[in-house]
Amino acid sequence: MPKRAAPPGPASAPLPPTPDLYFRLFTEIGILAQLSGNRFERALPHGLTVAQFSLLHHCMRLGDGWTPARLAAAFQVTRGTMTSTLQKLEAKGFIRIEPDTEDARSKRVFLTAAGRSAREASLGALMPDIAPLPGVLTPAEVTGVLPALEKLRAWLDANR
Amino acid sequence: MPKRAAPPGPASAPLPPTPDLYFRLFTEIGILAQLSGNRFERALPHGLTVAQFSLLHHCMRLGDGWTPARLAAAFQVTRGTMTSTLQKLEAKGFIRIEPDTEDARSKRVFLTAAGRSAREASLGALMPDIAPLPGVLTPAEVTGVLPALEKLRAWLDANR
DNA sequence: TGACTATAGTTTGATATCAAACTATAAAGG
DNA sequence: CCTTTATAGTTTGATATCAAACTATAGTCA
Repeated sequence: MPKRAAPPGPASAPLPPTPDLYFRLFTEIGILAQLSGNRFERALPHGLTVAQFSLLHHCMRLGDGWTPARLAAAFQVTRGTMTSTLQKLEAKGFIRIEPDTEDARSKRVFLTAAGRSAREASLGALMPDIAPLPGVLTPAEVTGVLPALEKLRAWLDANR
Repeated sequence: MPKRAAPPGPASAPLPPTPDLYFRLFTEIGILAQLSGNRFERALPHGLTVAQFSLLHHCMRLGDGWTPARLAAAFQVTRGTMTSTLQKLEAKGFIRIEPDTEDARSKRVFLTAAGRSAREASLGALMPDIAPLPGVLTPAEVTGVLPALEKLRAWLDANR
């Protein structure tokens, strides 16, 4: 019985193919999140984190005036985390937080002029990182991949 | 000119389609990493983190005896982070770290018997989370998506 | 052999995130 | 109404990660 190079595990169930496939998917996703987040954070101005930039970007694309709770749901973070992110952005003068006149429990988040230009500046700063990407992964490949990721995300969100 | 629902930005450059496509990709990846990591960490036994489990899993699949530096490169984390992960695993008795006889700067990481069974237990604990996934994203869809993600990861890794 | 230079690993300080406990307001039901 | 339950937001304590500074050993080349 030739041995060697076989992983040590005696009863190391070879692991049915499918689970391992999904492990690989999540491993890849985890590493990508780390690498990309890191890279973007190095490029972003004003010491913005990816979470902070994403919030500014979101408010520009979809309009502001959202409640913190709704923002937390949109970004899939806890409310505590959103509280912290909003506090940082408010301290930098990029958002304004007002009480909700209709529901005293709630608040409303608005971009300031400084916040809008910080987003513009961020987009510019990220361009050098984004520009080479179509040469790595074509837009067609991205659109080919996105629906699957979105489907998975939606399910993970709905079933947690 | 019917307006409305247009985001406030006056000079809000509509943003060429491609950058936004890549932003969406990374946003999706970031949220997926957060959601899945969180979910797995709740299921894992022995207070294992995803990083710790991944290391055990890696040593089983690809064999142990790797140096910390090579492990850090494989998982794309800093050496400091790997030092911390290894210390946690060693404290739990799941790995053993020996000096490298050939290079006094290096160490070698080996699984212990407890480490092997912790991995087995982890796989079992993760099954309930993995099992429903083929119903959400078929294995074919996963294999369809993986190469693109791997390509992107490899590029981000090589160009950082 | 001796002086750079590169690599392995650790430590330190900062920060983003989470879970859980807490306060305050709203909504629903008897 | 009053009580109960649900929701909005904050705070606290823990932890995983990063960047940067540091120590120690290897390799190179003059």
